[in-house]
Amino acid sequence: MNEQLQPLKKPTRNGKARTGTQDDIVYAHIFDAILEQRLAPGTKLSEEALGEIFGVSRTIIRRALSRLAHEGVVLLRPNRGAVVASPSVEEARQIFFARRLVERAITELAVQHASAEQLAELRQMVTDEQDCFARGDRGAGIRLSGEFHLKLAEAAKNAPLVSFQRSLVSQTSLIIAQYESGNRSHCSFDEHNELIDAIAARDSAKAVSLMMHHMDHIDSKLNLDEDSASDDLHAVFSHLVLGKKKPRVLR
Amino acid sequence: MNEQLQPLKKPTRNGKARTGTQDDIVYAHIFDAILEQRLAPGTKLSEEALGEIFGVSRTIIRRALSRLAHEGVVLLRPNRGAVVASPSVEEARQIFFARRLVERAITELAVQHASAEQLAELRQMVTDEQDCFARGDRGAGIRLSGEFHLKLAEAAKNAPLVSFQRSLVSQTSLIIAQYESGNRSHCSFDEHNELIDAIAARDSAKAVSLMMHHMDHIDSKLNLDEDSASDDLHAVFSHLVLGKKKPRVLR
DNA sequence: AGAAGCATGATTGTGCACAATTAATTCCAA
DNA sequence: TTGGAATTAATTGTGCACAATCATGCTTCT
Repeated sequence: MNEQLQPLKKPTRNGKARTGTQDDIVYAHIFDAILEQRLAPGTKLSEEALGEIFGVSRTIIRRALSRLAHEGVVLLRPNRGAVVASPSVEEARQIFFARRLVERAITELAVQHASAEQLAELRQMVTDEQDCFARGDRGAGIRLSGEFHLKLAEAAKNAPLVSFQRSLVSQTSLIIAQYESGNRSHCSFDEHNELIDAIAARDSAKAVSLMMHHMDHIDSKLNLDEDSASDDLHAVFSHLVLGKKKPRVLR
Repeated sequence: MNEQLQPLKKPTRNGKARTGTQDDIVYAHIFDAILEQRLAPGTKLSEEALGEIFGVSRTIIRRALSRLAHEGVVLLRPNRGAVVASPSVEEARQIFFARRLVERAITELAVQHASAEQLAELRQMVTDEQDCFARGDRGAGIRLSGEFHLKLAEAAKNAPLVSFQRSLVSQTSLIIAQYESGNRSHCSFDEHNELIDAIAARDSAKAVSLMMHHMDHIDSKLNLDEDSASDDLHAVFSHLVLGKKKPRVLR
């Protein structure tokens, strides 16, 4: 026990330090751990254990988990604790539908409102992402790929959409972690770069088209087509005929 | 002190009782109070005072406020307490933009997925809303009008969109409460009824068209054109020249 | 008189202890 | 041996007390 050597180190995240309250630090740590797949879907998140790890009381942990639950990356079961969310195929479909909707709007807005500085930041993020995949840090790559889309949302200058996009991107990362088929190259960097070019050229139609194709590529890499390797026991045992008992819906 | 006579009465909301945990009860009470304008924008929400009113400890109040802050109806200032949110004109514009986007998608999905039962519930809500306005309960009318749109989102069968819509509807109600111009009839019931008809007829184009016109009507009733009676002190005192001191940004 | 600094009061942030609920184990009976 | 029920252990839910922070009003100095 007492595993923390330094009282609390905030995630540096490429130098961009975060706000200092304890809640946010714990939140960011767990958030990153989930998105980088250091915490697998379904993992139980014990309040006491997390409290010892981070050196804070359960109060802080509880608030962080509450925030994560609001964003959909953590499932908070009353009286039964928190687990890392494991979206079902149907949930994944709904998330992707919402995401196409939001990404289309964000792209159009970004074409109108993105500043030169923001475009430069976006380009930097693409190279960072590229570096991560190049040196084999797949988890950080997935996370940075998501942060690219979040940064784009900020360039759209619409606070509610940014908030929604944050939730959608987080859950998308979870889905990618859970359902990716064998082949790698999750977000092709070229697609991100082309997208920035179109936005910088203020070519709305082209930018939206690129974004939609980008979305197509993302979920074409997943095998959501029916019941892939899901945690749904019905899918796993669907070839069996168990008997007279009416199948019970789990989860 | 000790104002609560019964330990905790959950908001009945037309018989549809809610889940029983204390958090949700307090949350729902404050939520309704804000949406019904019993709590004006800018009102300070003291944790201790609310705790005494509801007969629970600050822990519960704090969690409820945290949820409300996530939805954007409460502003949580670190070390300075919570206040009822008072959206600026710019924030209102962003919310309305996002809402048009979501309502369009929801309408299309509802045309595809709404069940007969759900349509019946929607019709019931319209009559309830009508009754509220008829008997002069304007606050409850605004709230029910919002719940109609939320119910429609549920008929669309897309969980992320429902969650986002909940946040948008709440904030829209706040905006209506804050920026409505003199004339009444906030959501014309006929528009809601026509919308249900189009959805029941599975006429997607007509339903979307009606919904967009409905959105137009809602914010045409507001005077967001420039800095109406906002709480922005800069707007209020913008005609004054105070002196040599550089104006400081408030809020 | 005006402004800066200090002190005080009030309010929020955090940790801890106890209560309540749930899951697992064990024991008993058929 | 198996099914069920009661006990037990572990984990979460809640309230409370103390610490930290911020706002306000007062004093004091220029």
